[in-house]
Amino acid sequence: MSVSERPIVTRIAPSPTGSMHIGTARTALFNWLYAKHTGGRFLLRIEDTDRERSTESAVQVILDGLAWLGLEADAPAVFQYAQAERHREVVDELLLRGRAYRCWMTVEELAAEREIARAAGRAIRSPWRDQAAPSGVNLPHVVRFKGPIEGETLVNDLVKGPVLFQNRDLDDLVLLRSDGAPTYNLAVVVDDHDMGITHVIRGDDHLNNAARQTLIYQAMDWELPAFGHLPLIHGPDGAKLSKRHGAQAVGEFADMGYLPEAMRNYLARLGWGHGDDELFSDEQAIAWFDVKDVVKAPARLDWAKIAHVNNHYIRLADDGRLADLVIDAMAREGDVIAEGVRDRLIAVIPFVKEGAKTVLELRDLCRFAVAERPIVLNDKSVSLLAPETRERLLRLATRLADETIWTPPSLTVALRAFAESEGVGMGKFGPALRAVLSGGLPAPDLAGALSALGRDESLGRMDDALSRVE
RNA sequence: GGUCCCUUCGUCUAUCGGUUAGGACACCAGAUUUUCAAUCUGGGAAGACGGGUUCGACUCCCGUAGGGACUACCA
Repeated sequence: MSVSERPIVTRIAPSPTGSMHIGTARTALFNWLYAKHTGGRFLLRIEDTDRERSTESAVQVILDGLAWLGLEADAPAVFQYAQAERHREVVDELLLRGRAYRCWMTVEELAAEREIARAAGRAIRSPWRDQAAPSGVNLPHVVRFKGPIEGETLVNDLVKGPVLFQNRDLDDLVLLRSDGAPTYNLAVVVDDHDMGITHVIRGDDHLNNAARQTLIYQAMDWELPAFGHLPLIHGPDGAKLSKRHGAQAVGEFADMGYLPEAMRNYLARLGWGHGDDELFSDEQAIAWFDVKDVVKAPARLDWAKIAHVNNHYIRLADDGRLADLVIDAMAREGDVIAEGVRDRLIAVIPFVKEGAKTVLELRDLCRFAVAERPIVLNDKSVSLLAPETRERLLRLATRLADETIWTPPSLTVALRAFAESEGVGMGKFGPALRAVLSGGLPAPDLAGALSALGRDESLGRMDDALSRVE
């Protein structure tokens, strides 16, 4: 079966570096969406051929990141390092076919050649390309691919369109290092072929590699996968996304209180669009997504927009789930989570979630409700309690104690009725009521705050602040 | 330096030869008001530049400028 007839298989192939870049996350998302869209499979391969950098915990970071994003692979991860034998086999085959050669250039010779080549504006060449082995068989050497020096290579990119390369510009890349370890460009080709990948969808930074990799496929007489190179994600200032732009690892987004479904939606809109649709479900994204529609230009991360999208999903999220996330955030800061906090959170979250752009903000908006009696009033709150106002709040407390229904609408009515009976506007006691209820912390509108706190807690807080003799 | 990619409001995008160039976020103004928000109404805001092709270009071609990637015995 040819690639176009086989069921589609995509993959994400991150290298374990200790964190998972947000760009990797988006690449994973696009591969996942495309696989789902076509009813194909989405695979994961850990590119751990660099033994120096790869650690078990770095691998775990990737697994955790993907799991958090909800982009789990359809099969267990393939570890590239474990395929090293297979990679060497392919190199032997290439050697046999005369499509690779051993190169004994020293580091110094290579550096000199690099300089000459750069000055001449051409790719570096090895003198061993067409030379017999030197005497003394055990000299250290690498194995290079023997690329054609004439002709051209076409990469028919799914997002960029046809991209033509002159073979003379492509250097003879190293396949096997002098210690016998396979290199990236060889390993990807072999692994993608062995894993049956039909669509290689990855970052823009690999577009140039695609030409060289194409040559390897051809040398092995393997069928070429389709390539799709996604433009990179840049920081808000247009420069390559880096630490100074704030978060760049998916774990950081999680800690900052972004919801995974919000990240999927936002990331999908970064470099891809479907008409005027902005907020959509996974099902819709899967139904609509196609690599062909990916935008060619790099996109910038926009914190304000992520916040907006996140707020949308916070509004939609289940209150119990949000309460747990808030508790996690509090615990991370070392707060002791008292008995009953989860219940209080669930009571207050419906009243504050609309204003929260992140779980961290939601946590701050919940603080007033979680505070233990007697709550401490900040200076500004204290200054709101003039004697006359205290008298009025006392009368209000009595009035509220008689309320049989404790819901926002009924409380609103009660508050208005009280203002009327006092012959004043809400401004005469509203701020003060808020002060004794929240101590000065942000809180929802009064009826909401009273309702969220509940009758006993509300009346108790009023009593705490008003019965105090001064 | 060489090779390759990219270029519509501040940002993400729609448009796929004929539109008052649309939407979203952000921004500004107003309304509301019991803090902060939220909400409602209204508003400003774009085809990098220069040449072509065409009856007609944001849309096609060439060039310039700017941005980016690659140019490793990293991935």
